[in-house]
Amino acid sequence: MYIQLLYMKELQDILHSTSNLSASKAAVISVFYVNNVIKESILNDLKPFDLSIEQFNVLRILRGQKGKPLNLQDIQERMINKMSNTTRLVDKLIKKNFVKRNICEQNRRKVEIVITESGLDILKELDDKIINTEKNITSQLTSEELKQLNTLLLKINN
Amino acid sequence: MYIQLLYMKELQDILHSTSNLSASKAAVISVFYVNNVIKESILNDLKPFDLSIEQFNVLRILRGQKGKPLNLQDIQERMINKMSNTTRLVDKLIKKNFVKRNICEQNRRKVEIVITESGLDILKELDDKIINTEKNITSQLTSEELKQLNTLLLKINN
DNA sequence: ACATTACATTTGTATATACAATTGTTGTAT
DNA sequence: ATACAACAATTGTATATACAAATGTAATGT
Repeated sequence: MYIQLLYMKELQDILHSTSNLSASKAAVISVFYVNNVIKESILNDLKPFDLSIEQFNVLRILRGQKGKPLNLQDIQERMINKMSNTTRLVDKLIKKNFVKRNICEQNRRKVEIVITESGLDILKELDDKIINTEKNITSQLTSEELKQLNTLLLKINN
Repeated sequence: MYIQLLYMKELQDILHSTSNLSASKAAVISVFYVNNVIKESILNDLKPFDLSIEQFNVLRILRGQKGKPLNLQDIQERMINKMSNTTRLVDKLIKKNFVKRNICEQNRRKVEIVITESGLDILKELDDKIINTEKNITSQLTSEELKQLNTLLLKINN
């Protein structure tokens, strides 16, 4: 765990203070930390498969398409990070044979990306691990608290 | 805003489902998204000053020392990302004259880093902007909800 | 038909990050 | 005193990311 005791103390102080300013600062910092904790554990699951988190996300996005292809723009839009280089990310997935790439005949500017059998297989293998990790991460929360957290995070996104 | 409507719909579906598995998945994904939204806005504040978020954090850590120096290990421990290269990050801050670097006389293996006047000035300039951004990010939440959110995030970190 | 603009992806380049190996310094055991 | 291990920071290298410019394709106006 990379959270430092020193930092935790500061955060708790902020939390117990009455200031609203500090509360938003604490939330921002906490999100950074939690994000990091999550990233570390998921990356750990992905490491044996030589996948980055974004590559994993793109695979899941493509699986969600159930065979329908997506072009690079569509993929980019659905990615968590508005990353600038979907081309190179997809190139890496192609090299690993997890996705296929065709030029769209209707509009030759576009390329169509589809997940392969091998890509689906690797996702299947990963599913259980990831679900387990997600459960572990949130294991400190009751299901009621988890629901609360989701509601609050969703509000921030709107 | 980089959150896609499509994604938001999925998230809400998960949220309204009863499955606990889905709830932890939703939380994990939401944290990623919120983290990204926050990162974007703070990075936007920092851009005019040519600072990355970690560089900004290191400056704040050093300010918190109130003159007492920190060596690279101490800095690394307090950083949000357990980044591997504090040397190079600090080098950049030195180039910008925001921090100073001395070799520790008691233990010549260590280097002592202190924030400069110029570093303090830039932080002062940034303080208001960042506070404002933090308020904006959490503006959808009441102060009660904000407190809840902080409590929940803190639980995950423990 | 031709030029112009918009579109979709790719390529180039600079910077950031992750991880391993190296350098120089200190502490410790014999 | 010497050798060896532990420590703190730096350097090297490969990969990832951010942003800008370039390439190739399609749509539009005259």
